[in-house]
Amino acid sequence: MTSASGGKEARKDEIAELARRRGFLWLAFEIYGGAAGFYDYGPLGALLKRRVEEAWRDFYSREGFYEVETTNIAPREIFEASGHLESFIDRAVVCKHCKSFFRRGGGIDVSEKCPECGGELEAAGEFNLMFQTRIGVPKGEREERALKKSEGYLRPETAQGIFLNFQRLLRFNRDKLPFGVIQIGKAYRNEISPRKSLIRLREFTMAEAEVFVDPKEKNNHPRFDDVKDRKLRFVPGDGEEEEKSVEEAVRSGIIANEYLGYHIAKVEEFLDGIGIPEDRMRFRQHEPEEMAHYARDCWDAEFFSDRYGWMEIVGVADRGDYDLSTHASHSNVDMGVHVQPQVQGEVQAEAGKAKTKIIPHVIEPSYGVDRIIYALLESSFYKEQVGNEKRNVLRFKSEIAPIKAAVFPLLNRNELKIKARDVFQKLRDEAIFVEYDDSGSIGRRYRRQDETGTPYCITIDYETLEDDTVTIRERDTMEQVRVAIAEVKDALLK
RNA sequence: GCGGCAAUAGUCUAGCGGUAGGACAUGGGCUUCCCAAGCCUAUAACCCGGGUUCAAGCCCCGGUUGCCGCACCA
Repeated sequence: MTSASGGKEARKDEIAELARRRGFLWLAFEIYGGAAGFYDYGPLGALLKRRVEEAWRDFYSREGFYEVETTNIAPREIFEASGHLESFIDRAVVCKHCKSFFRRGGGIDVSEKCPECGGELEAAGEFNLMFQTRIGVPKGEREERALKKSEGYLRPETAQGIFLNFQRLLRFNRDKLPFGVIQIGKAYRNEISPRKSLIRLREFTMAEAEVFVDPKEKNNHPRFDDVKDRKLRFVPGDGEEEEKSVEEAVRSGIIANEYLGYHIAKVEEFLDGIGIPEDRMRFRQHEPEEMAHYARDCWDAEFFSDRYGWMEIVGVADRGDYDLSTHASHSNVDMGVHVQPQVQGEVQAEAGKAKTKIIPHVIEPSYGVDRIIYALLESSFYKEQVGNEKRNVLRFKSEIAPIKAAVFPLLNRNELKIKARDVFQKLRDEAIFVEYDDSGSIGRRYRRQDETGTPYCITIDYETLEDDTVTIRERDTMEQVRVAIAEVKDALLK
């Protein structure tokens, strides 16, 4: 009865079409012709995204990490310090004649001739990928300095806001390491050619955790034992894909330290928890030249898309002390932390023992929320044959489904409708997100909910009027159980 | 950014230089005791801007968006 979806082409079109039609995802500015790289979330998309973000918050709250919310716009000097002004830039040249592309910095400049055909070169797409804006009205407009001082940029990652507040956050954590801080928010990158629906956006949502740790303690994560035996698929920068336990990966040096290993394992746990299939997930290490300017090591959690192949949905980077050190030197603020000397993880608390001062290292899991939404849509979508009819179904986990349940009167008759409305309102009052529908046949209503991923449908029939029981129909199996109205809530949340 | 292809109701699509048609979906009604059934009915479209022409959804030019390839993805 149940079969996997059709061919790849059919599948991708149907997902985009379903997402549009059912109100998950719409091209932004559509009535004015749209703009590449910008999408709006419709009602169901916004709900789905909210559920994922809430699951993420809960997940990292359990790690003891507090959430902050920092600004989207920052003055120029922040990005001078962070290195984004200098490094977050695309420098390519193209030959006017033969259209060959060359990366600049690889020894090729516009003043030279094309190595392929000797034609004239021109700069192509040479600009910083950050959106520039102006903060306030520059005084003395003519003065270059005033103009430069008023330059601002939209953040290309949420992380900087956390680094800028490091001293405050350290104090908040009573001067102790390690600690983690999380943030969910928009980031902006003026991509040259955004494509692939939610995969490359110009405005997107990131969920990032910055974990600050004493560099000497990176191989001493207090809860490493919780994750050490988990087997993950790793693709090391210089090797073949292999399945290994997290502990093996760290001990054999594939993963540089326990902190990185622990957070890679946590990423897998989160993605698995929201329903990304394990067999479509792997962890791939960046090649040295692929690494961002701030990273000393980086592992991507990749999702296998039928449409696009392997694609990054989360990056876990070891940023070392890059960010705190660079902000320390640019701002002249001390980012050092006094730590007790430790022996094998035990604090030596003897009085008088001199503390040492270190710059913490940062381990950063950085989630692309929109890409995760895409991965969920694609991996949850199934086309099935039921009797002579087809059905589209989004098999979201119940916890992240936009709508929890729908309530139907079996027939379009007053006495059933009244009762169904009662049950519907009762569930709403219990803060469960439910829908009511009495249009068309019962089968049609089931199909509608299947396509929006609603895990449960509650149907009121004549038996309900006699004994206050209803049927609950489960989305994936299409099977029904009869449950007393008083127990519906628990049944939905089980 | 470059090149190729494409763009018609919510969705999928038909269309000849001369009245824009269908299917599904959606709203209303009938029917229906559990999976897109049936009947009646209603709403609803030529991406944007120029040009050619008596007349353009159709031909030409430019733009936008999408798909594919190249490049890019710190």
